[in-house]
Amino acid sequence: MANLNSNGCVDCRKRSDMFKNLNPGELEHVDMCRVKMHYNVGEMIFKQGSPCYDFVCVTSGLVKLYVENGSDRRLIIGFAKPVDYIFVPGAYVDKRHHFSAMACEETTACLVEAEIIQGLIKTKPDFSYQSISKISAQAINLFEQLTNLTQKQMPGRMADMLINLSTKVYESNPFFTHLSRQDFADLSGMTKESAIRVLKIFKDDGLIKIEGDLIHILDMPRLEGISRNG
Amino acid sequence: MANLNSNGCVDCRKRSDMFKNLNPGELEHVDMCRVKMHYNVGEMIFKQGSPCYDFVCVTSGLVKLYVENGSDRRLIIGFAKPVDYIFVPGAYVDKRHHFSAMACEETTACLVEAEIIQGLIKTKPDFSYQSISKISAQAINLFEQLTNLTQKQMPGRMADMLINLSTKVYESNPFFTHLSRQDFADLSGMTKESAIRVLKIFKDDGLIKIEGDLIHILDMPRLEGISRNG
DNA sequence: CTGCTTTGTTGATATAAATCAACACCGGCA
DNA sequence: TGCCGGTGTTGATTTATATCAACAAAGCAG
Repeated sequence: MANLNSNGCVDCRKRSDMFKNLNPGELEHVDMCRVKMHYNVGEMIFKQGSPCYDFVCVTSGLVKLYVENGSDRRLIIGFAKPVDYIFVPGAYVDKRHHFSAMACEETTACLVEAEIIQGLIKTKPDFSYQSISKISAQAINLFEQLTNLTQKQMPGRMADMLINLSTKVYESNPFFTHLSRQDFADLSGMTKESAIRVLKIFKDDGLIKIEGDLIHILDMPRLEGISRNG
Repeated sequence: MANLNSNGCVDCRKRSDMFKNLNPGELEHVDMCRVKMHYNVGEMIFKQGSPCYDFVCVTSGLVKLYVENGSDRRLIIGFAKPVDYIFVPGAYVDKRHHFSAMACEETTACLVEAEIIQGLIKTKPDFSYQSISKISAQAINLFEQLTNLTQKQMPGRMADMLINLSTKVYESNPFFTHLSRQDFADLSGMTKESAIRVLKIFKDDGLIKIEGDLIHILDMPRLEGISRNG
């Protein structure tokens, strides 16, 4: 991994699109305030409610982003994968994290001081326009999640979740995943038991096939139908 | 109303904070591409799925923002009131609206060509930083709505909704509202019948008092407790 | 290897919430 | 005036989903 960015941000082959219009001087500035981190599976990158000092750019692995209630329930609102820069809205509001980030696979990430990024937004119009575009796309995703989770029942929510995993997160079918049944439940707003039951129905109906960590979507059109019709 | 901005944006007393750091020349540019509109109760300002050409700044009245499924259910994701500039994330992604906006009271609004606003974002770092701050606050609201709607049951959702109406939307207690029971239901993710039942329980328990369009919150601490504990 | 913890699975039961149905109330309108 | 469509209200019933309980399977530590 080290050789991929041995010369820092300037030559980093895993650089996020976000930084493509910065000049070498600006990149070096980012580079100087950058810390490279490694996280094991299950390790927390930041926790909801904690102060935010750094912005996180995922360079390898997979990170789940989730909100938690006071109670024991969680809701996964998205994933960050290489090369995603995790947008932290709290940085612009109250300097607190409003969701938690945890590594679901072995993950490496670069941390950059929030001040640096915010400085770029204030001075580089191009950079800030790109930021707004990214945030906008995330907001649209949140709208979709809201309708999905509140206006569909379990099979619809699960179908939608599986389609998203295959097309957006892992971008393959079949796909390998280390997500637990609890994660599946936290993604589709139900209990672990219910998630297992719905998956079983899908398996029995020939919609999907599960072989350990490998999930095949066998009948995408029908799964899309279930997602649409709730 | 007309006298409030007879000289256009430059002297408009209802001007959004967003525009406070623009110089007169820039304001005049905005002014030239501005259309003043009036909407009656129930009239749609824009509809989910339609192309977006203009940005909307509400100068009087109240606007509800909601997402709709293919089915007949809606979910109100927020309100815009004077002087709110409605952020349209689709403008930065696919030039489509991803939620609908409808007047819940007699409403006036200024429409400004999206290009003009996007031009400002590209040229005025200050303006774009403010935009990002606003969008961030909205995103945080969406997170709260997500946990609220998916991890609480009906009394908790309704309590949260009432507190929000009183503290954020109408900013008074008691507050007058022209929202229907269906709107209450669409705000708290339940059916109209369920909304009525929960409100009745709250009334019987002495938490609130409803006199026509006037709603009193009588026991805020207890309502907050219900909101927290689901 | 053995015990132990975590994760996955299944069935029985309880309960939250939607649906269905009926009707009261009100405002506009013929 | 009386009809009529929308809104509000209530009760009975059904259904979706959580909860509870028991156990199997898999990883891990001693």
